[in-house]
Amino acid sequence: MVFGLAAPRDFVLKRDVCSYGYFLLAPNRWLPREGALERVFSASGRVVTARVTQARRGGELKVALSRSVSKSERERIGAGLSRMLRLDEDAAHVRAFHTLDPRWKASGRARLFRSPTFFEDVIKTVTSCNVTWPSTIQMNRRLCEVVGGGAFPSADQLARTRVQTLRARCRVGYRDARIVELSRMVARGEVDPGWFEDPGRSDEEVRAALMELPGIGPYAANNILQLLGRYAHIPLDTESVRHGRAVLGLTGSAASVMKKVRAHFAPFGSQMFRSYWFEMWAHYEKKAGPSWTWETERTAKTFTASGMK
DNA sequence: GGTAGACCTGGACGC
DNA sequence: GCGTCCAGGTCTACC
Repeated sequence: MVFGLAAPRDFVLKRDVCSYGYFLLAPNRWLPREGALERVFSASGRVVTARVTQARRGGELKVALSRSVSKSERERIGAGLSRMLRLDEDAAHVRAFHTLDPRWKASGRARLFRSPTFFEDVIKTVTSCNVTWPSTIQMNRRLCEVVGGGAFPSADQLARTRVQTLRARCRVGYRDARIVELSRMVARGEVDPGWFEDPGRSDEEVRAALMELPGIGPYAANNILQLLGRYAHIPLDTESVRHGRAVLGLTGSAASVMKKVRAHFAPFGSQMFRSYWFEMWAHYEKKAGPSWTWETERTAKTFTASGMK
């Protein structure tokens, strides 16, 4: 079963998929040789794999499903892929970023890969806190295998999962209770993804609400903001400190380097995160080659703050 | 408002 | 093969 998805005229699949680490996390799979993105979805209780390819820049995306699904399921998968690839960020939106930071005009870098749902972005962010990258890869792989049956688990599925199961089988450590509680809040409707996705709300309003969620601190809240398309905050972590020291030549304690990194990127205002991120990404690519050649297992061995020094 | 220490996992290292 | 150390944000208690 094959269907098409219209892409913005500047859209390049390999560049725009391989723009943020989540493209390496289950149930996503980037195939470097084929230049294709594979993603497992759940449809009517069964898994289905979507394979996305693009023949030329700006051309329609071809989505091949591993089995047939209903029209409504196909539309849901299409909407999920559109969110992941930020197809709503058109060429004019990209130009606005490049006007503020022309360094990325030549490469066209602007879109940042994300998940098909707000819920998955939140859980993925929790699995990236206080762990090295290989553990984040493992946690997402096991959440999909153990709870989601191959796909990323829904809020309902995770809400019904025992805390002990998450710890013992998914190896999420002390994040177990936080993940279950978060999932229950979404499953019960206490946390409404639509509220967070509403562009009418201010950054500060959304950030404050995120900080109320279990397992979400300043770093995670700022990261979820960028995943929501709000780029005026930087999730400062040990990577920021490494980048500040190694690339920007900043000195001092970790806390003072973080403050200096924030001040360094402040002139980019509403686009601060993207300027920061693509600068770091360029540094990774300098070390490890173009991101669309990366394979999950290789990044698991090299992508840590200490490993990228 | 700022800070110390606990929370888990997995990899690196020394023996 | 075993023990120890370390990296990595959030949360709570305390000053």
